[in-house]
Amino acid sequence: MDELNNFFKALSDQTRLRIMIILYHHDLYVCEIAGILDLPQPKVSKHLTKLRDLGFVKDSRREKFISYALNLTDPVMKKLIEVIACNTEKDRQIKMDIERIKIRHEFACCCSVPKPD
Amino acid sequence: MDELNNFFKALSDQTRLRIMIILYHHDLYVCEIAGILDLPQPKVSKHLTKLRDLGFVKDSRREKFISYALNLTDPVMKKLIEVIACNTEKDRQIKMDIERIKIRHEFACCCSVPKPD
DNA sequence: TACATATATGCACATATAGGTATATGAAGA
DNA sequence: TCTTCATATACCTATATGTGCATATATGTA
Repeated sequence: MDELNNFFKALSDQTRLRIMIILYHHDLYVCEIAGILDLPQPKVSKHLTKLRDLGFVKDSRREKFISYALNLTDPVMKKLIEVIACNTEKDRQIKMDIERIKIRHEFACCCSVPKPD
Repeated sequence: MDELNNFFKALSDQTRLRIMIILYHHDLYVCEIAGILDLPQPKVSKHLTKLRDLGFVKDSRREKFISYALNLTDPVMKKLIEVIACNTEKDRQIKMDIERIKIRHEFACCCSVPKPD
């Protein structure tokens, strides 16, 4: 139950919920996440650290950048995220976040992230 | 997003998670909940109040007793609870809670709850 | 080496939250 | 009305959590 509880703790913060949802759709660099969510980098970084410590995301360095991705091994949590991330019609904020993923190079203008494929 | 966030906040506490799961399976009186979870009544009561204030459960009096039931109108949250409550094989505690629902009159021995049908 | 950029961390603060114990409230029955 | 029982609440304490700002770390480049 602890793990399930940690999962809900993770999602009980707006910033982390938004992060988890956009990472469900696409792996992203820290500066892209900060740009998409329009939040200060230290804030995003701290929440990413928390999510990583809890084991729900994983990071990997690519030169200067660090890419984050979902890391859900438990099938129940996978299913939960799927339900959450695929039912976002009602939420403007989340909808916008997801739309911004496609044009993320525009929002990551503060850093020199290479354009996506 | 606020509502979704509140939902996860609600589930981010072990006691509330256990309450939500057993209420998914069956409406219950406060004293039955306290008995099944083996927790002090004020603790259970406080969490029920919180869940009620957030709109995730509703209460109704029946003579001396107050019965609590899930009150999830949002289909996404309904689906989430379903996924959670129906995938509890791995968790001993939750499994036991659910088993105890059937024999709840044994655990609600502190109060004079009428035996279930 | 020196500098720029991307990311992480430390510190200080405010706030929220859970828990225990005692007590209050409210309904039912004698 | 007095008592009993079910439930809720108040008070206190300890702890956790999020945030902003400043700064440290780490990588790449001139």
